[in-house]
Amino acid sequence: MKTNPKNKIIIVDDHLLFSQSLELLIKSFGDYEVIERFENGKVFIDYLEENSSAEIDLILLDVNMPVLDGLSTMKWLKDNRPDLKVIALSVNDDDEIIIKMITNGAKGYLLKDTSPEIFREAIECVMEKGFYFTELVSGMLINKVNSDNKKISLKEKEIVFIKHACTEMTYKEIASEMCLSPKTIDGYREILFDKLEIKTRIGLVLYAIKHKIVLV
Amino acid sequence: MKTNPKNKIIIVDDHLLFSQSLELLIKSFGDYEVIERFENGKVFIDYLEENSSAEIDLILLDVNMPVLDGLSTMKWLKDNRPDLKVIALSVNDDDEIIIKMITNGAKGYLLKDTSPEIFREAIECVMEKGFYFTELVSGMLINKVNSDNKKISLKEKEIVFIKHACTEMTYKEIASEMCLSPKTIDGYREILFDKLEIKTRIGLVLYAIKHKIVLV
DNA sequence: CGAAAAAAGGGTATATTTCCCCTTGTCCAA
DNA sequence: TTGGACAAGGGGAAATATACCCTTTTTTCG
Repeated sequence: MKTNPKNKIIIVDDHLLFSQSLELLIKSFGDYEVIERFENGKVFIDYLEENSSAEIDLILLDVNMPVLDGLSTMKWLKDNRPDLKVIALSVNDDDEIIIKMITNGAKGYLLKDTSPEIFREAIECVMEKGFYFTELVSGMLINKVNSDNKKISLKEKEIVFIKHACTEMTYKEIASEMCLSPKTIDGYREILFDKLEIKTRIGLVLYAIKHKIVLV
Repeated sequence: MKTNPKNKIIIVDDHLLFSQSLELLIKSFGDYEVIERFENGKVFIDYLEENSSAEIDLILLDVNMPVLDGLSTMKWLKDNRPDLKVIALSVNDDDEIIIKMITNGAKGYLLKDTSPEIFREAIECVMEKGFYFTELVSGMLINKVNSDNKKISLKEKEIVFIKHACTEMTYKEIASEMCLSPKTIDGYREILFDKLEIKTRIGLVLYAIKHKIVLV
């Protein structure tokens, strides 16, 4: 006995002002209702685990969140609830993250400066056709398949080393900090310089910051 | 003959989804109405210049915007329309920018992960008392007046040098790039190491990035 | 099991960075 | 007019970082 034919939407976003406001906007569309709102991926997943049979038509997932971010949440969904449809929302148009969200199953990726009209169109498109990609995203996908053959994978120890390299410690100090011989550190450095196509420790620091291995 | 006693609010934010949604939220409060929305500081200022007698009770100003950002807009308002009340909205809690917004006349500074209840409280507080500061902001103001005695001033050439130092160039290469003797570069470096209390070029790079002398 | 990769470490040589102390000339204010 | 601040440039030495070519041990996997 269905008394409510509206599509059920969940919002996951740490910006409470945005989250609550967006609910009003969605409500104003008429055909949708926001059944839950969560302020990070963790509480959302907790909810899903306790309500595995809840009827959910669409999830609006913010990318930048504390505790458990959009990407991690997306990965969890891919593994545990691939049936759920997700549109990722974000303020940034960083290539990497967009690609990752989509390869992890997001059905759409919208920037927050999207107009409400496009937003509605995207929601409807995902509900009907199963996906919605703007030109920005499509173009990005095409660019990537052409140039993303060589993906750089860093090992755990290399990442630890990089973090230390982004301080004023000398390699010798880093070695003793990591309980390794300076020569081993030397090896890490050489491998990384080669992998990342850089020539100096400065380059390493810039790489680390650009790829958010270290935060400033 | 005032037929509408509601407080008139203007929203300036490039995130259209947020902007339009927020309007609905504010409307739901009952006592307020959003009379205009703008997507950056420039179009907002254009509006003010053409409608100098418009009745405006409160402005909600986003900090991070393209074209003309929140801080620049705030500075313009300080010089041209100090009568207008502004609450700054932002996702980031970067000390510097908060201080600058407030010293340029913002009556409040709210993070976008504020709850709607606090948001409403802030609006009402600004309308009545003229200002609203969260603990975060108050604490920041206090910290600043205590620690901001020694402000570091960098000369133009030093800044140019720092930018070059944030690349994989050697000092020798930087010297020829800047048409100076390597020894002069050596001098800049030593002065900066001293001024910034750092010991290595890595420290210089980290400083530059943290203080946005170079962008990543 | 056995080969191949990966991890850890070594030797040596060169280049770069860091540090300390120095000279010269200019400009400006006491 | 003297003295101080400052910009530009420099010598030389020690510490660090980089490059290249090695060996040994451990892990991984067909």
